Amino acid sequence: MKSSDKHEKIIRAAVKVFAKKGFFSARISDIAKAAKVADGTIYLYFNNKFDILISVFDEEIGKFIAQTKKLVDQEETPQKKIEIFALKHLSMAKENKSLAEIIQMELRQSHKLIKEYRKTIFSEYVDIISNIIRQGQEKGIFREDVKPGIAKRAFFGALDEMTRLWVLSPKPPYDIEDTAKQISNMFLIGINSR
Amino acid sequence: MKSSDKHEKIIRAAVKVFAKKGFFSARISDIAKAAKVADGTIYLYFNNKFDILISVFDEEIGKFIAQTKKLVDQEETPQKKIEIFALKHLSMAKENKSLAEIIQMELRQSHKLIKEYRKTIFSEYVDIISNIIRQGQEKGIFREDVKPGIAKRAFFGALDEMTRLWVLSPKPPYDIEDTAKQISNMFLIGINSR
DNA sequence: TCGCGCTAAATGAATAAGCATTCATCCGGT
DNA sequence: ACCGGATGAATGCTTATTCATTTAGCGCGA
Repeated sequence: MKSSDKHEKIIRAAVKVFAKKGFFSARISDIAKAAKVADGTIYLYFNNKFDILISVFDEEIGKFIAQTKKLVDQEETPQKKIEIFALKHLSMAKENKSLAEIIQMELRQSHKLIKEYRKTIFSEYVDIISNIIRQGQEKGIFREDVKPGIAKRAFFGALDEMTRLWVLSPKPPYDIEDTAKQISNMFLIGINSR
Repeated sequence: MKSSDKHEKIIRAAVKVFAKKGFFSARISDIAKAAKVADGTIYLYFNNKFDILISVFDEEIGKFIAQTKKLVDQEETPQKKIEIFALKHLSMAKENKSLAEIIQMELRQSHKLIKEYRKTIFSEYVDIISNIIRQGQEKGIFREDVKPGIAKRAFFGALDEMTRLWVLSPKPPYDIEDTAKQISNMFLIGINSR
């Protein structure tokens, strides 16, 4: 059995277990069982329980942010960029529910280390939005009196809240495309310069 | 010492300790020390650790929602109602940072009971918004194609995200009134019917 | 006014259970 | 035969909860 296999297997098992039980209630033995390895094996690949959580964030969220940036860059107008951002955000939550659940729940713990981590990773993501807004303002498309620092959070918060709804419900109550469009529309009209 | 005193004292101590350490890392002995009572005394007033958390939610959040409803009812126009809602939401977070922190962090755990509780309590709060939106639509002030169920979450999410920023930072980086106005403005323009 | 039970409230040391982590041992491939 | 990876039972620490004991307030009789 190649070692890279195990690392991957454990991460994947951890995502499921953390999503289901939450970080604190999750047992190392649960993760081991889900990954079909011995409890001790986990400590060959991770330093401790916390390290597993951080690895989940690093590896999985990192990928997602990179993908989002790339997609946004491919669009021409700020409006389109905003729309694609919303769509990508909501699609991700739908397609990767366990991960979305962990981001929703575990990344918001009061734990010192998580707090620091969250600041960094959320900033990077949310700044994609403020950059779009600034571009739009330079082109005269968005109002000048809108503060990108507030607007980025309003938009992200709106999407994040929709995600929370899905994470808590058994079934998505709204259509992804439709919701993405509604929210980005509302936002775009709200910051439009005309 | 009257017993009602102790209940209150323990709740207040718990708010502080939970905010600082998080529910799982908080020790009963921490709360006892902060409340200046013996560990065992806590069990005269609460069934278990979890019960303390639930009591914090019930007693503190309940008050807040009632206040918000009252304030909103006093306003005449849907626009003013939206504005006052935003202001009240953000003010509360600023004035009661520990409680805001607990709502932000602990009310979003993966724990079964908390999940259920959250659904109920968030719904009650967020439905204040959708009611305002429906009123506005009936009066022709807000666009008909806006879905109250989505819009309420977008607006709440925006406010919630601003709160998260404050909870994570040592100092409020923006002025409360200004932020409330920016966000409600953006939202009101976004759903305006003209 | 004093002191003597009586009761409810408070205490905190002891208990007992839970669980992350370790490590002596065991493969399986070369 | 050797060795790096894998195992999982044993360890030891952490902490919620309990409960035998103490304390404080109060009424009442002398």
